[in-house]
Amino acid sequence: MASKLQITACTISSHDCRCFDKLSQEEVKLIEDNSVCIKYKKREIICKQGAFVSHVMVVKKGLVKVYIDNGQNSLVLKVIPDGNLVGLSSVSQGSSTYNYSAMAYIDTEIQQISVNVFRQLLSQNADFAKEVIDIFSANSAQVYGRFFCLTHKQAYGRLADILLCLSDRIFKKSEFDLPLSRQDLADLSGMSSETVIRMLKKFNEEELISMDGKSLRIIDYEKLQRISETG
Amino acid sequence: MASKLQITACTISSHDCRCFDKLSQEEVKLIEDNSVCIKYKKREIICKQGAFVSHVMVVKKGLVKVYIDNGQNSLVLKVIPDGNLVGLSSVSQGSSTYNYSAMAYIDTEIQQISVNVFRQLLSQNADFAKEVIDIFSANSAQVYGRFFCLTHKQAYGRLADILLCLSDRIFKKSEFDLPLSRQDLADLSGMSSETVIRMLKKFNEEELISMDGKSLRIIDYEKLQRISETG
DNA sequence: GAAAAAAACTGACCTGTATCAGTTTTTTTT
DNA sequence: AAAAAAAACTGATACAGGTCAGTTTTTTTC
Repeated sequence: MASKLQITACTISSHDCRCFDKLSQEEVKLIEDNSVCIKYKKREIICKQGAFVSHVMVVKKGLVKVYIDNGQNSLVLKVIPDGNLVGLSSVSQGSSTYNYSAMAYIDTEIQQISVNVFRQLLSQNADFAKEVIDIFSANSAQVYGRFFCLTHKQAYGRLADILLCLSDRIFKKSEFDLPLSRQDLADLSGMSSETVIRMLKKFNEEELISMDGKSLRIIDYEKLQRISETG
Repeated sequence: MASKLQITACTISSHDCRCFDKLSQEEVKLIEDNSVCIKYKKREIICKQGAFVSHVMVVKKGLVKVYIDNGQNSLVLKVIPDGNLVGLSSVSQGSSTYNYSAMAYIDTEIQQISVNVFRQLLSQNADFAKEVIDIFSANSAQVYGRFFCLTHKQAYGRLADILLCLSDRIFKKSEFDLPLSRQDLADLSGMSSETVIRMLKKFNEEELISMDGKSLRIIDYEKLQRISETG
């Protein structure tokens, strides 16, 4: 039997974007001819909630956050590492504007693919479309889990989730330099930056992590996981 | 210019499911030959989180909630009225088990379509696949908005959202009999049933709604909307 | 239609986390 | 390298909403 379902506030999908593998050489060429690559600096905005949709984007290099805000508060929906898509929901006929914004956490390269070309490929290549559906599906599952955590876990659990997520899925080691500010962590885990600071300090004191400015090391992986589970 | 984006905790997608319109007669027949219709009583479980996926389901009649839970808490992801799909995310090759449960709020008829047939249609009919992508996309937008509200609005705003949503999108009139218990409303708006009760009472006292047992009438639509907006 | 179970409601209490108003440290700019 | 701006941190305070422990009402069961 499979182990118990683990729900975490982690933002990173573990799904790889394989849709482009399903394209013919011609179709790959069509995309290449109708896309450009752009470099964004840290903190630059890649697309803006409410703006007209023009492109589906591939994160070629870097790290991007996708978020919604209402002018006062901001909610990070997901964090996109390189190799994955941003703005996929805009391929839908129904939506002519982005329903979220995207921002570069670090220096990032983005390939912009014309949304019309993308739509054309969906219409003509069912395997491609099916793979895109898989991406949507994996993405939903991811966001649902995150949704559950942010509404039902307590702050310590949410913060533990994010730290484990960064370690497991982004940096893939236990020691790393945080490219995120305390405010970024706060947005990710749905709390105030003051609370993040206090809780990180507590984790540090209790030697679950060791922290010095931007550098961070996970010491007690299992205890963090327990905190994540118990809320 | 379009008006300001309104984000509500409303759970009902306004997107109509049009994907079956894209099928040929043969394909429609294929579905009919490979599906059954089942009746569920109020409160019966339609599919269970963690169970193996076997079908994509269409709500032919009734009202269904889709939710995740971890044994202690439950989060309603969406409410599905008749004409819409449940379990769509299971068409993805990646997921062999449902990542959520579904339950009938009221007596409900469900058409079960074999997931293999559904997958086959996705592969052979790109227009169908494209329409399914539209559904995914509308669905994401819906859940994102709900996610934002449940994490950033205060309880009064969330409850106001749900009441307006029920009135606007489900019953389509200002007076109706609630098929949902206080606990159901609590799960929908992400709070405890005690808090729902207290807040409904307050709304009643301030004559925003009038309430008598299960029957409910929206009196001051605009004020509720203001409460929804200001949190 | 009486008994049992479930849902609705009430009041008292408590706690997790936001908010505010600072100070200190780090980063950026010039 | 000094000045300015931003980020990190700290402590005090407040309160929204959860929890608990009931009572009352409604619904279900036999």
